[in-house]
Amino acid sequence: MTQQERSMFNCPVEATLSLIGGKYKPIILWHLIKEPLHYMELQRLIPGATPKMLSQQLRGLETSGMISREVIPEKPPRTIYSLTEFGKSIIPVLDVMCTWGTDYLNGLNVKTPCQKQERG
Amino acid sequence: MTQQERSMFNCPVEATLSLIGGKYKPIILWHLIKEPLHYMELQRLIPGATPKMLSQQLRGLETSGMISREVIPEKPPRTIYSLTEFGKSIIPVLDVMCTWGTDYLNGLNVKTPCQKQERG
DNA sequence: CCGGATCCTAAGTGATACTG
DNA sequence: CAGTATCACTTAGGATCCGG
Repeated sequence: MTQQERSMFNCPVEATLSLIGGKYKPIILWHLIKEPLHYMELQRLIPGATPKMLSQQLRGLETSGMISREVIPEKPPRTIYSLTEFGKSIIPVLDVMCTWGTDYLNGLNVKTPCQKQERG
Repeated sequence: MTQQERSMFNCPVEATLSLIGGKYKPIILWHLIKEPLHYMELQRLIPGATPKMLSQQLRGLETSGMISREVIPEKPPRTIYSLTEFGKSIIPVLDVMCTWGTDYLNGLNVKTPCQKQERG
């Protein structure tokens, strides 16, 4: 069983990475810190992600309990994503990784769409 | 060119993940925090990694400047790996990730070979 | 002892088109 | 609007053998 192997982490760091290691997971969580967002809003905020990838990553985050998904039954239907309490608990981790990554990228003189200051 | 795309991070967090995201990279760094180690010692500390994987991950860490590699010209030859200053700079990041991951795994009642207390 | 070379599988990712 | 289906591609990761 592959699930067994996924539980065989060498260290807790790997467990953390298994939850936020996806291609767009950090940036999704990052955007949701400030406020809950609709699928379309996330799509607009993360242009590089195709609908499939966005859904996939959102589904993964939902499965791991980091975000919640609420469907608003209206026309047209909309879905809103927000951080759970568990999801909020990982903010400090993202924060530290973002700070370190920013310093690292500054050293390389590289910019990214989402920088630290966006958190406010 | 793929290298271009790899520089197109959505956020600094991804940049951080690109350096420590490998399968055995966190655990390698973790072990090197306390002291420089020989290849064989790392091999013993990380039984799950095959020689190829260990070399591969070490090479990756060396390329990104996080560890340094020194060959001791003796019979039999030995190689010693140690953290660079740059590598040491990421310790706090690993520390936070480890702490969070430990709490997470405790909630799941799961253990890993390398826990927080091993850092001393 | 250290690790490169080769081959292979599985997972992650991407593009496009399509549906409720 | 909010996804799903399908196919193709890339990469990470693993097994095994071989060389310095």
